[in-house]
Amino acid sequence: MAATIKDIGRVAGVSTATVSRVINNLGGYNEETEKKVMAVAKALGYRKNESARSLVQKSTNTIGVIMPDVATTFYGDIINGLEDASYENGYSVILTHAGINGCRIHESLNLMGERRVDGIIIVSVELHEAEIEALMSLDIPFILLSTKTNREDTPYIKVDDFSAAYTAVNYLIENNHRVIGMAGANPDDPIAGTPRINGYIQALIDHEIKVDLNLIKAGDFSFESGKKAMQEFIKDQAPITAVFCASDETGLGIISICFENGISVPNDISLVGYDNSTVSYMSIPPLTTVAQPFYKMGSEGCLKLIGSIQNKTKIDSIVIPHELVIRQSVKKLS
Amino acid sequence: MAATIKDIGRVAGVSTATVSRVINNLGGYNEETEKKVMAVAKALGYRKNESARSLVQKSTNTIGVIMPDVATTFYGDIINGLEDASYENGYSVILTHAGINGCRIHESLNLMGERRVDGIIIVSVELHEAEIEALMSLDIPFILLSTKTNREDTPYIKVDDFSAAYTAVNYLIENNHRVIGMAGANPDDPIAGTPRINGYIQALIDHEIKVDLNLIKAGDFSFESGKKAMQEFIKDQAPITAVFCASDETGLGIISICFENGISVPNDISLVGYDNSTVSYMSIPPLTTVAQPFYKMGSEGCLKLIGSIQNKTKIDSIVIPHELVIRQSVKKLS
DNA sequence: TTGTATGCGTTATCAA
DNA sequence: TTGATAACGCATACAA
Repeated sequence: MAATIKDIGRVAGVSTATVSRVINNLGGYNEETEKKVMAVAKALGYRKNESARSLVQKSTNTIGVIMPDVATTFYGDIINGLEDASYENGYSVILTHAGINGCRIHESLNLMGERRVDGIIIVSVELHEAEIEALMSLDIPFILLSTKTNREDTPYIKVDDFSAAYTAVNYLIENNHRVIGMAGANPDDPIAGTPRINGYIQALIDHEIKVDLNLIKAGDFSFESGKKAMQEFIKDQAPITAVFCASDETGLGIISICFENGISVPNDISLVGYDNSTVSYMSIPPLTTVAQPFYKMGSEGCLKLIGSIQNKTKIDSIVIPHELVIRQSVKKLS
Repeated sequence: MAATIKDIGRVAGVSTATVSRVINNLGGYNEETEKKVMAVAKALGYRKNESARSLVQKSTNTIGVIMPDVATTFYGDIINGLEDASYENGYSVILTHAGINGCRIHESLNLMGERRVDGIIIVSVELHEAEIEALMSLDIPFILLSTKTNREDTPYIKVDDFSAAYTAVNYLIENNHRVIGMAGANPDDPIAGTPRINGYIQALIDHEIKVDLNLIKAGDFSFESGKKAMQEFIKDQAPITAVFCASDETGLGIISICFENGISVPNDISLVGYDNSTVSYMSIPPLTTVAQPFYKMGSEGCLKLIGSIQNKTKIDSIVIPHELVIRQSVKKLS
């Protein structure tokens, strides 16, 4: 039932070409016809049909976003950032989950292809070779956010997890901590797991502190991981004075167990978290943590992608700086 | 460069009509041609063009979601739920922010109209008359999630905030609390503010407890609101034994100030939160709180919408049950 | 400044 | 079982 430019043309007594020109204000018509066309368009409640426009222009003004199943709760600010940036540039965002462990990623990519999105953003999903091939074969500009691959030709924006972890542990060492545990990282996760563990280890090595593998408690970045890690530390009677946590939630888990056992943070044990998530400033004490600029990652990534779409340029990967947000969970040892 | 059904037809030596039939497996062709067509399609790397399909079918298999600027961080699970449900039913999700205070909502609605989405989901945005009109005039099925209007013809799914608040306060009363404060609700928010305040008041009245307006500390559901409220309670020397918090974050704010002042939760003061957000179980003590089934709201709402799209039926509003999640922030008084 | 005509990639109707 | 062909709503090259 919706009115088309044909309808407008008929009523206004002009051709569809003229209507199209006016609607898109391309100029080249006198004021009178413009007014008439606009008036009729309004009267008829005209709304342009993006599908038709996309078909002829071969561009959908749409950006496809693929994110892991937990992204909205966890990386929400990335979504916010990229949605804002795309909105401001006249792009719409179409969103799909990659499913648990990326099991839906092929379907997602396929969908993006059929929808002819102008660009693709992949958030925090680990891509294997087959998936990279599928992505590249779409021949659509793309960028990875908070993840990367081992190939050179897949542009990304992310924090350097290794050096962020290094910074965090280094800060603990600067505060004279010498027996430092690590908790919550998943050693099977090549994106967020091993680099953080390695950063932790490297910081110790660089300060000639012996690395004790018993002090590394693996996990899955969760609150529960933190609880479990701390319980083990206690059981082990580990002589730690500080723990580097692979996520803020893990840090909160540790705090929780400490509280139960009358261990004071930071007096008895110091903590550095990772993410600067909303929970980090609500804990007791507020958590010193590594900040990843999620919102900026989203907006910047989106902007880069749009630039690449419009200028057909290649996107350079960038390592976005992390920041140590100092709150009150680390005590300076004398 | 992408191959079209025409290309396939040419190469395979059949008409576009046949190609289309095979691609959509509509039947009515012999196995041989099917094989040939499929082979050529694969060889050419054919991907169907959704824009073209949408144009002729007058349906985009797309659901538009409009959410407030904080939705992804706060109502993330709603997004998860509706994305899952739409995916399973072959719909894509297109996402936009309504902007701060819904300032972008008209543009968002316009966008949904131009994109010819098959249905619209509006999450937690307060709609005024003009916006309702704009929404209705699109003539696209829609549903509101975690919000409602004062009109009958705008279907929604939400928790009954009044009765949820009532439940929370009632629980405190059952535990023999008699001087109960309230914190964090915005009295200007007709969706999440006043109903919770009114539920609080009603629960008191029903138990013949005097309502003291000084015990109601307004706010904006934030952590800061909680801190401020508690600071005021302390300054007022309010004889409260419990506080009903309009959000979990507000509850955490209160805990934080209590801790600073050596006030024990729940020994000195009991707390009930609202939302059952991830922070609620990470606090010390874990927060007793009112749970809103966000994921289910998203999936259920999406399902209802899809049903309405496909069967052209009207959607019934439903009040989804809330639940009191009992943890450890309430002490039973003797 | 305006109009005519064509094509974008599909689906769908009709006829063969 | 297949093919020709007309839409779908729009943008645009070309002509007037």
